[in-house]
Amino acid sequence: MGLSVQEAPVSRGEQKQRTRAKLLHSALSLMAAGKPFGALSLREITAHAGVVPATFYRHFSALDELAFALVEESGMTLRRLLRDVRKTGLPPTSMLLASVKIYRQYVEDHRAHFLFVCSERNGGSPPIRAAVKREEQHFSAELALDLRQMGWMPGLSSGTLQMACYLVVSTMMNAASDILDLPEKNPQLEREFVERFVRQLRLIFLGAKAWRDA
Amino acid sequence: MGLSVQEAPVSRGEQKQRTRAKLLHSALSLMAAGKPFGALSLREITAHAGVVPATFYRHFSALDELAFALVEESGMTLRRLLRDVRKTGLPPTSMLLASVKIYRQYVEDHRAHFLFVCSERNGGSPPIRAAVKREEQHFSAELALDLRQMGWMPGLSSGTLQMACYLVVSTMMNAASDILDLPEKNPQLEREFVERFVRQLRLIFLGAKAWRDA
DNA sequence: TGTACATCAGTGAACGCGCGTTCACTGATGTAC
DNA sequence: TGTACATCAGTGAACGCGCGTTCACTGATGTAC
Repeated sequence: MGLSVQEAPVSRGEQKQRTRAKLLHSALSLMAAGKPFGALSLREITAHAGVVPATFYRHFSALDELAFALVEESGMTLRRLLRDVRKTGLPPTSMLLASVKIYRQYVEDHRAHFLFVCSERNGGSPPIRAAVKREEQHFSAELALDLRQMGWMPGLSSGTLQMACYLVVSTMMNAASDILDLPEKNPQLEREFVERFVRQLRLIFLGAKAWRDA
Repeated sequence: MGLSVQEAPVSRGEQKQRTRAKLLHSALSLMAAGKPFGALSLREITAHAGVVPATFYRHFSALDELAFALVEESGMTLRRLLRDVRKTGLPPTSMLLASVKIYRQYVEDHRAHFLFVCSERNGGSPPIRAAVKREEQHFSAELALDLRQMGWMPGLSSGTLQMACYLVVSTMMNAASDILDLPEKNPQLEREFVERFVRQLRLIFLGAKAWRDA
């Protein structure tokens, strides 16, 4: 009829991908409500996605498989962060503060992914935890490569640089966790946490500058 | 009969405390087997403790209450660590390495408590996570006090000292988590992780030495 | 010391419920001719 | 373009199971006299 909206034609593949995305998104939503991933049930996730429980098996063989998919999604989010910071081409002097501001915005824009990573990296079941830590190592190594290419502290050995980057990444994760735990709409408290984060990174960078390899 | 062992008389209070301890210990054991706390069931815990499910309610009103008891136990373990390090009265020069060695031994001797703290501090349900973070803050503040009393870096403002201690504590927790995840009986890998931990702390201390408050 | 009663940690059975998983099915999308 | 058949994402009902919680109970420990 004239008033009916023209529906975009949807291929079977597209439709399947949409349902899969709904399942992933449902798990993240439920976690955002305070449930650890390990406490989510298949039925909860499918109900929230608006499909019948059996549908789950068209996409994943078990809950762990869904978790691995979320690890991958989250890893992509993290790598995009690096790329975004990289392409701003910041001058070294103001790099730290600006990076932290971008990072804070990123954490807020991708709350669900950061929440997932922060909570599973130590709190998940062993295989999930391992997958998250692997992603974290990649991120850390990529950061080290970036800093090296920017000519940052050329005197540091690559082993030391990697160690420092691992420390930076751990600090980033802790900061993300703290920021995510902040009560909403408390800019004062948020500023304090961000300020502490900046100071922690500054301390680390000062340490790196003073470092002398044996 | 002559062969029967003389049983120590056990008061009702003592017996109750023993059962309570068995419940706490069961939860830790099950976590050591790879289950996150959030995935444990009341029935699992009571079965492992060798009591009937209903007994649980003589000691805790819900699983969360048991978790809070574990947070307290773990907090006491952490504070005992500080006391032990403090009373060795180390000279500042060798303090760092020696402290790390004590710490590693501590983590190994109290695997279950560290596993619990590491996994719940970001991965638990919100109230449990909050309780663990509170314990961590206390620990961090106590560490700052200790360092101040030892006359360590008297030039740092107390705000900066607290910030640095928080960073140290986060790094300790991450190190504990990494050490706990190591495959058993791999001294080579373990040495590498401990070495990285020492270097991270050295970097932080170098940064603190170079720090100038604004 | 002995007796009668009170306390209460732990028992065992029962309940209704949500869980993960299975299965034959339906009906829209895709393909062959 | 039209027709007949194949594919397969999503359905809905069913299953047996372990879950948290309740309840009246038992029997050893504790207390009063």
